[in-house]
Amino acid sequence: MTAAAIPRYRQLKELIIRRISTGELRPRDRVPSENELVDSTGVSRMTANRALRELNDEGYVDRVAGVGTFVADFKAASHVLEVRNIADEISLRGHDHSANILLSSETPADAIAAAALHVNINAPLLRLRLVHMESDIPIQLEDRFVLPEFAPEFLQQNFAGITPSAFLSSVSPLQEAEHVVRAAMPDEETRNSLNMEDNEPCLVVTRTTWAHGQPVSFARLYHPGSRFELSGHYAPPGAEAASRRPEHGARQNES
Amino acid sequence: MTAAAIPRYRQLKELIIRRISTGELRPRDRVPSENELVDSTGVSRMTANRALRELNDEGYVDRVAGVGTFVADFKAASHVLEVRNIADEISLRGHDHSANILLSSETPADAIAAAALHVNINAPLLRLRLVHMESDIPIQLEDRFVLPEFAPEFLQQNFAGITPSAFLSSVSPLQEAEHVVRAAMPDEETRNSLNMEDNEPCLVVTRTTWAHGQPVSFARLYHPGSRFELSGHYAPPGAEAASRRPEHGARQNES
DNA sequence: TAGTGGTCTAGACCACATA
DNA sequence: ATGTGGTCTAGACCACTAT
Repeated sequence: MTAAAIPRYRQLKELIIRRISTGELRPRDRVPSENELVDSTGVSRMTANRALRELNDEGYVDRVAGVGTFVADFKAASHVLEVRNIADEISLRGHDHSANILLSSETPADAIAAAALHVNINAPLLRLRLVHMESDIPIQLEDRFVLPEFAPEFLQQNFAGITPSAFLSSVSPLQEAEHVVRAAMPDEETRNSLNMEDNEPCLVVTRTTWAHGQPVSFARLYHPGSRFELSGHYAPPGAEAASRRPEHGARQNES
Repeated sequence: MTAAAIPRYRQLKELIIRRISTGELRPRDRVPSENELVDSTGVSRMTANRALRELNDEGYVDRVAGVGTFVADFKAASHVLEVRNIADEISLRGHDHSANILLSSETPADAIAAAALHVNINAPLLRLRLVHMESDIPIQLEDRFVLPEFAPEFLQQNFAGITPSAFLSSVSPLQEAEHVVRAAMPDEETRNSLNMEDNEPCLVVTRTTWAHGQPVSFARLYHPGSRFELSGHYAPPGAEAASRRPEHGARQNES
């Protein structure tokens, strides 16, 4: 009521986001309608509408006129986070994903990981190195560091069934991501792991993901230059119509 | 009035966007206030508010409570378009930009450019090759094709003062962009033009830009792997607060 | 003091889906 | 027929900024 506090539409949004992230509302579940929110929380319909409309704009829910509002499913959610799951990308292309774990241990932070995760050098981190295969062809070497406090059970997961990124998302919604893309020659170990030609460069993505306003994971992702590319598409929010191009061949989306 | 038509808040948005793109409203100019829109167009204040609020969310304008609404300046506008101008990036880093033109001519479309621009192979295109220098160090080789109908006077520009991308934006606002990023070894000409080491890979960005719902320009951008990287940051629309990291060293932003 | 954006209300009409 | 989202109105109170 008093305008000094957090606006009511914002409180509504956070309430619903909380219900989603705790799992109380699952993908494709129905979210309370505007009228139900009016009745249950006492706000006016315009306020309920704004909350749900913004959640829709932000990708958390899908609204269908005449039907209802529903929690966005996993694909849409990963779009919101802009952290694509390589297993999903591969299956979108109709191929099989598998993973070879190279290393799984607690290791001291190196200088770069320490800086990215805001911890001291040599602070203990959970480290996982694995190769993602697309129909048995290696496509990504993932070298990941995770803050132990964030996901103590990280290394105990069976990463044949879930990617590290997907597991971390399940622990807590990842709120922010920063990535850097560059081209570099691989060292010999990386080249061998990815079954690359001599003189073939890597597309290297380093990504830091945030949860609870803190960096919780840092990953270096190495991809064979001849078998991998990133693509992104931008259209201004207003212009929905124009050009809908189909997804292309063997590439990983990014945006 | 009749709800079958385009919503009034949307008409208002398009009206203001048109005033901006025609130059009638320039960056930092004051945009009509909510009350002025109420008086001049007859909508209610909530409707005017929604139009201006969405324009703010989309980056077209900046709103300051108690002060007014203003056209976003160039930096924000280029963010909206997600087509960064390398000259601006370089000057943001406090360095000087210059350009060496390698080629400027009308040439027949090759297979890739033809596909990207939706024209036949060998259709006449305006082609420009130039090297962008950051403080006299080559940082990008731009190989660009432009649809003659879109900008017949393209090759007559003086690209010492304006980048090709900026010039094209000035011809007509670019509405959409698609880019693909990959790592590849340069051919010898490219390596020499960019003053690269032997065995140094390129970060290659291919970008197609749309205007009027049509692809109008296609560019291949080659960057030395050792001196260039792309970075992107994502935060969900709601979470403004959390982590504002400073801009890093010698890199080109992308998002 | 007057103007601005930020929010909120309690109604209203509409097109559309579902039952 | 009912419920849904989509939009719109004509007021209102607030905090803030500028004069």
